[in-house]
Amino acid sequence: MDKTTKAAPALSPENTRETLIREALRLFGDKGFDGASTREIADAAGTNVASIAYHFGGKSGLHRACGEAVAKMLANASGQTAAPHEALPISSEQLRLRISDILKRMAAFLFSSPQSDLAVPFILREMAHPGEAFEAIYSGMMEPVHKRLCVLWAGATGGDPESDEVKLTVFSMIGQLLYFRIGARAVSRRLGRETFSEQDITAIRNVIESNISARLNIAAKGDA
Amino acid sequence: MDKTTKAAPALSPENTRETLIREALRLFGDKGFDGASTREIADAAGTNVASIAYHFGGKSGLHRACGEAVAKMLANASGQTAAPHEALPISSEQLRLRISDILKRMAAFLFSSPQSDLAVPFILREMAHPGEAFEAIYSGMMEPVHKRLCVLWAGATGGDPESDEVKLTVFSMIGQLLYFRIGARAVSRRLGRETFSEQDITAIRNVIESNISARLNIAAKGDA
DNA sequence: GGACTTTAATCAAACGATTGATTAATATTT
DNA sequence: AAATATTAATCAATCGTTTGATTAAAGTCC
Repeated sequence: MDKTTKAAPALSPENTRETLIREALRLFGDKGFDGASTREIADAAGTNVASIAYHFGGKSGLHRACGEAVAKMLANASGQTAAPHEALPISSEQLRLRISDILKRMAAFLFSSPQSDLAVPFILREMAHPGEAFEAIYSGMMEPVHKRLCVLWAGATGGDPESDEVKLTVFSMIGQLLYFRIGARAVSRRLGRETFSEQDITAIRNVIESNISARLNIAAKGDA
Repeated sequence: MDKTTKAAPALSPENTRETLIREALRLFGDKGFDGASTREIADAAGTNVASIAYHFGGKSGLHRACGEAVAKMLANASGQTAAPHEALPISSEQLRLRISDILKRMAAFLFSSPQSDLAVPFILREMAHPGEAFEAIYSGMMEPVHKRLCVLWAGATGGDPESDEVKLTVFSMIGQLLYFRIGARAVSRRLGRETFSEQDITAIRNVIESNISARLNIAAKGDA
């Protein structure tokens, strides 16, 4: 509370940019664009208000930079999962494993990555007001991952990867995972905890895994 | 843009309150608490800024009233689904129908009710900052519905209604439904549409229905 | 290599605009 | 007339932005 002196002991000149982005990401995600003031951000970053205008042209420029930073985080997180031109595994069992693997990595990012604590609240705010940031996040991350899952899912069930049914089914699988993050407060409270424990996260993964398996059995049974 | 005269032609005196709440709900949901100014809200409601202080004591009082209004909307929507002391149906098939019925009603509210256009964005903003509004929404609506679904689910699968596994599984079913609303922009865009059509909503319901059926088959098979 | 200039970066201070809140006066209803 | 409701006008505070000064490092010239 009572910081009479500078927060940061000594800031390397080049680090002012990233420190501003990091703190802005946190405060934008926490309070929204209007709720976070430039002075508050600058204080948190241990610098002067004018630095925002100097480095980013203004508050909106800083917000844009935050969007790009988030897009980069997600690209890194999803880049690990996306082998560019992989050959489709033949067996349904292999396809199922690939699908589970992708969702497992998403869960790892969502629940165990410190980056996601900055990225997720920010993205949620952006979803309400789709602007440049949402655009970058959607076309750079969401759509590619979803498309890839559709191919795998259709391969396992025999449907058309670009059919509405496959698209929606894949969304329902991603959606339940994302909801555990979005609605984490409601979920953890219902479980009687303050936050998720490691066991909780494992339990969540198992539930989703079971849902996927159950659905793939039905889908494969119905189609093949 | 250029309203030289009053926006509303003539406002019935008693309606100032509800009009303020309705417009505040819309603007709070759209821009957040800080983003929506009292003057903007008052203009949208066709009244004076001071009316907010007069009727609600201030901006935060208006926000509180919005939370209560949302809680009331949700209570109405869920009240239809909650027969107070229903006897548990015996057969698993009946239980499954009850579960599907509840989720179907939730979907109807989320996608077809004009109220949800006001309520959902507002709630989403509240989820980020759990305050009084979140408290009322959670304990008044979310928890009772979830608890009831847990009883039904456990009845159909033979598990413990208050076990973590059942709780999380029910959350996963609710979550996929909610995500279709929360992430509607991403979903509809992936489908190549501006907004959901009636057919889309039906398709979403079918997907969730299939997920539930698939999971209940597995769960019943594994437990019974 | 020493003296001067340029550039990048940060700062305190101040700008006009807008914020939520308040006031006193007016209008409306009972 | 009294109570309720709405208004225009004003308040201090805070907003994002801009300014001019200051510092230190990099570049330039003789």
